Formats: sequence, C-alpha cells, structure tokens
Amino acid sequence: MTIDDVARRAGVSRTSVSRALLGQNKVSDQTRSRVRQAAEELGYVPSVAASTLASGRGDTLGLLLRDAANPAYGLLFTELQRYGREAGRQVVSMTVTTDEHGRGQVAALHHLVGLRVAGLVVATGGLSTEQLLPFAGILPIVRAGRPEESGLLHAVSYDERGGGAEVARAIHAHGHRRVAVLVTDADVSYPEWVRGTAIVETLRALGVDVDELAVRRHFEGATEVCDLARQRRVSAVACPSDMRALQVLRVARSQGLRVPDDLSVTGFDGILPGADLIGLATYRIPVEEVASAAIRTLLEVVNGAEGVHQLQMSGRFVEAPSLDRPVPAPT
Amino acid sequence: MTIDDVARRAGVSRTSVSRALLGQNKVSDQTRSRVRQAAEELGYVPSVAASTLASGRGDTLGLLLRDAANPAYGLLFTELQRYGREAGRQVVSMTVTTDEHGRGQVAALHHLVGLRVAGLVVATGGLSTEQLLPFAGILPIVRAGRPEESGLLHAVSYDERGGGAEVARAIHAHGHRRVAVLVTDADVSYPEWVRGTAIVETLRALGVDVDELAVRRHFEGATEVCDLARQRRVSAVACPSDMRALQVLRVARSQGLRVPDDLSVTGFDGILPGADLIGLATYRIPVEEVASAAIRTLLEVVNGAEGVHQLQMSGRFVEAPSLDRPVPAPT
DNA sequence: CTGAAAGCGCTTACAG
DNA sequence: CTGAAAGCGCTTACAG
Repeated sequence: MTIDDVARRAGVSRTSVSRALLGQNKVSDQTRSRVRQAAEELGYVPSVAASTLASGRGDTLGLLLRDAANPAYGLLFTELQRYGREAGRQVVSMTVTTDEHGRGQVAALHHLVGLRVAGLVVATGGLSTEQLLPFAGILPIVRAGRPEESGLLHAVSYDERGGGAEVARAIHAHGHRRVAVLVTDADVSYPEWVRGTAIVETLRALGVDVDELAVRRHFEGATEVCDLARQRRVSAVACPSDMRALQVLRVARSQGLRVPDDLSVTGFDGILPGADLIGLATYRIPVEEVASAAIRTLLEVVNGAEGVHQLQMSGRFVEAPSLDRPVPAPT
Repeated sequence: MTIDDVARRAGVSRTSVSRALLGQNKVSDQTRSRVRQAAEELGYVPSVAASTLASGRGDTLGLLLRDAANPAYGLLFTELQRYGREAGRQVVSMTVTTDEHGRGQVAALHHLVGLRVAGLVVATGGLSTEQLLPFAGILPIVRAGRPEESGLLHAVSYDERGGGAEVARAIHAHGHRRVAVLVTDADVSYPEWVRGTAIVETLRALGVDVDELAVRRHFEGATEVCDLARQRRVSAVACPSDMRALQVLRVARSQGLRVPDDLSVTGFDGILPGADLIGLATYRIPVEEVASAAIRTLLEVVNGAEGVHQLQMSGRFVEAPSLDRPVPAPT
C-alpha cells in the first residue's frame, strides 16, 4: 500500500497525490477530492520514513524523558506533549528508567536523533552536557527541568535554589531552630542536590542549627530523623522531595511520633495527588510553566532564533499541617 | 553527514559501512574497526528513516498512551517501556490527553503507523475497536489495560469485574448493609464503568442495599455521598478510582464527617504513592503484569504467532483504615 | 570479504 | 494545474 496505489485508484500521478495529501494548494479541487477519497477507501497511511527522507526534514518533535512513574515527570511529560500538540506538532517520546545508566540513555538519544526529529526536549538529568553537545550541532535541543550551567545549551528549568531558600524561610518562620535536612549527592539526583544545598545554606544564614543527613535511596534517612526527633535534637526535617517526605511520615507514624508536634516535615515537588489529604507542606514546582516554556523555546530555535536561551521558573511554597508548629510569641 | 561520509573516511564502500554498523558478520575485523572509528570520529548517527525505508521493516515498538499524569497510566507507560527495552527493542510513544476526543487520537495512531513500527501497544480507551481494526491488518496491535470484547484484537487487560466483585465482598464482610456506589457511563471511563457495575451487582447479590450515584468528572458525587452518610442512609461508599475516593475523603473531612466511623470509603487502582498514609482501602491493579504480558504478546505476534491472544490479570484488595468498621459479632 | 547497483516510498524542482 | 524524473540515505540481493 503505497502512494502509487492511491495514484492509480484516483487516476492521477503520484505527484498529485502527494500534493493533495500535503494540503498544498497547487491542486484542483477535483483532484484533491478524488485523491482523498481514494486514500480513504484504501486506508492509506503515508510512510513517515519516506516522507522525512524525501523532504529532508521531520516536523515531529522529540522528547527524552525520565521515568514517568514519578508523578512529577509524568505531569511534565503530559504537559510537554500537550503544548507540542497545541503548536501543531506531533510529539514522540522515549523514556529511560533511572537504572539504565549511560548506555540506554545514549541509545535512546541516538534513536531520536536518527528519527530526524525537528527538535528535541531532553527532560532527564542522566545525560551530561558533554553527551548532548555533539548532537546540538545536528538539531535544536532544549533541556527541561534542569539548568545548563555550561551556558552552551538551551535550558528551561525550575528555580530549585530559590525554592530551597523559600522552604528554609518557611521552616524558620514557623519557629524551628534545630532542623534536620536530607541531602543527596548531585549524581543521585541533581535537583534534590540543589534543593538540599540551598535549604541548608539558607537555614544556616538564618541562624538555624542544621543536621545534614546524607541519603541516596528514597527510603534512607527516615529512621535517623525520627531518632533525632525523639531525642529532641531537631524539631523539623526538610526533605528534598515529596517521596522522601512520605517515607519520613511513614516511619514517624509507625514509631508513634506525632507530626507536626514532635516533628515538622516539609517536602518538595507538590505534584502528588492527595498530598493535601496527607497534609504535607511542600514546594510546588511549576511543571506547566516549564513545559510550556520548553516547547516555546524549542520552536523558536527550530524556526531559526539566535543565541542560547536559558530560563528559570519559580513555584511557591504550600503551607500545610505537617509544618504547623506555632511561631513562638515574641516576649 | 551520511553513510557516504563515513565510507570515504574509512576508505571502504557504503555497503561495508552498512554491514559493519549493523553488526553483520560478513565484514573483516579490520574493516569493522576502521568503520567504527570513522563513524565515531564523525559523530555519525544513521537515519532511522532511511534505514526503515530500505530494509522494509522497523524494529521499533510503538506505544499509544493515555495521559501519563494519571499515576496508573504513568506506571503502565514506564513498565511497558522497560519490558520493551528488556526485549532489546527501542520503544517510541505518543500520548493523547483525554480532552482530545477522536481527532488527536487518530492522528497519533496514524503517525505511529506511518513510522512503520514493528508493532503497537494501544493503552488508551479513546480508540474504538472499529478505529483500530483497519490498522490491525497492517501491523500487530495489542490493546493494553482494556479488554477487547470483539474478540478481533489482541488484548491484555485488568480483571475489572473480578476486582469490583472483590471490593464488594470486602465491604460486605466489614458489615456494611447500606452502601453508596459511584458509577460512571462507559464513555466517561470504560474501566470505571465495569468496576462500578460489578460492585453494584455483587453487593446486591449479597443482599446489600445499594445507592447508585451517576457521576462524570472526578469531583462529582462526593457531596451527595457525604449527605447520605450524615443522614445515616449509607455507612460506606465504593469509588471506581482512587482519585474519586480522594475527593470523597476531602469533602468528608471538610464537613467534619469521620472516616471510617461515619463513612467507610474504598477506592480502586492502588497506584498512588502515599495512599498508605491516607489509609485508603483500595484494589491494587496489576500494572506490572499487564505491561509485561502486553509486550510479550506483542513480540509473539510480531514473530508470527497465530490466533488472537486475550489475557486478563487479577490484582488484590488492600485492606486499610478507611474500611475499618468492625464486622458485627455473630449472635 | 567486498562493492556497484537497484530499490524502498516519498517530495520537489522543472518543464509543460 | 499536472506529471516525469531525480534524489533523499540507507539495505540487500547479486556478482565477483
């Protein structure tokens, strides 16, 4: 089933079929309608491969994503698709689970580049600037959800530092003076690393006593934090993601520790459906804005805009019962 | 940057480059290594379009998905990708948000078919059997997450009926005799419709008094249910999804209704991170099993298996405090 | 083991 | 407005 079958059935040339189906206006109405009907009757689906090859350019946008099982990435994914579609582009995606270090990520990147997409949004921290750079010459690439400190690639990211500082100020404003902070390495999760670091720095600048706990897997550190709370060594804990905060809440509950009376808890992300029911105070990251700006930036670059585009979007802190310890009255 | 550039640099023919890069063993080791080096130095990425066209077959698997912002679909997406990758296939996906009725879904389907993928997993209820059927002749299609009653398409689905019955039995076992059930139309959400219907039927068969509440949007019905509870007309409500259950919990809380004392609540899905903290009793659908079986089925069909494959996977009910009303002691 | 050549299914100057 | 022909970047018989 090729374009020639349609041409034969419509009684016109292959050229006319192509033009009619592409919606070009160099075809008579009669030809157009005959072609459409023939294509319809035959159930003809043009080969994107052949079309891309012949025209020399794809009009599809590519998306490279991190594991969508994480609600924050799932939402980012959906929003990127939505904005791409709104701009009249088809969007194809590939996901890389976090455990496939390096190899899988690069393979997926290659595949997307091989597909000759018009442009690419990369929403996984798993690929370094160095790994991306060689491809940036071939096609427009915008990194989403993580800043590009190199200044060499377009990037639309969350203001993780600002968010971390805001979380710290909220904790301080609620009267906490001894606080535990879960901190990851940059290679575990770049955003969590920035958040944790910013929280620690800001708290210290505010004169708060900080206990840094180095963690990796999402369930680590919760027990230690609860121990500290029971010993009254800290009255609050700041977690660099909601998932980690949930784990703290779980352990606290299982140990009979009251939240926020014995231990206040803050998270980071704010995407989890039902977080309001849990009463988790958190920082809501602006996923929709990042997705929208990433697509907008990509399209500008695809359409020939100059220079390197870098944007950061801010979210907002969400107060909730898990951080409800009253501010001590001034004496 | 084409295969000819690599050939020139390696000092061999285009044919040899192709063979070397495809990993065929009709090439000398010397040629192979020279080609690899040349390709590496040049940063050559083969055109998937050209390759697909020339070889006549793609080896990529396609995925058509519903909105990944829903955790259940997000997880399904991730797992499908994972199993596909484990089988050595690249997997490309397209998402359709629920609001794009018809047009967007079909456009995405066309694009994926146009990409000439080797096979396709369709994980959205938005496309009817009739819309899918014409393409099933062109390439293998497996529907995931929803049964194909037509018996014409391969399908791997959740046993929604069995799950609904299990929820109903649990509610009955906890002593409830007057129960509200939120029920949707099939066109709002097919799975929710099956679940709701099964819950109602099973409860009635058990002699339970059922109040059916027709709902559409996810926030509908919660207020009505709470009113019924306050009037002691029902002691429990069964929701066909966790999202709906969360909304009931929200309204109940805002009205000062105690859960489960005044109103027991059950959900359906069991995917939500943190649902354990909310204490929601629910039915955990077997997402991982469905994803695994869908990919397995697709690969079998791609490899020439005969017949129509249809599978259903069962999950399990998860007891939790939201359904903790004690069973009345036998007298 | 190697390469010249045909061909995959389209698009697009070009000539009419 | 229409069509014959060249060409996009690969793969794969075929002949050597």
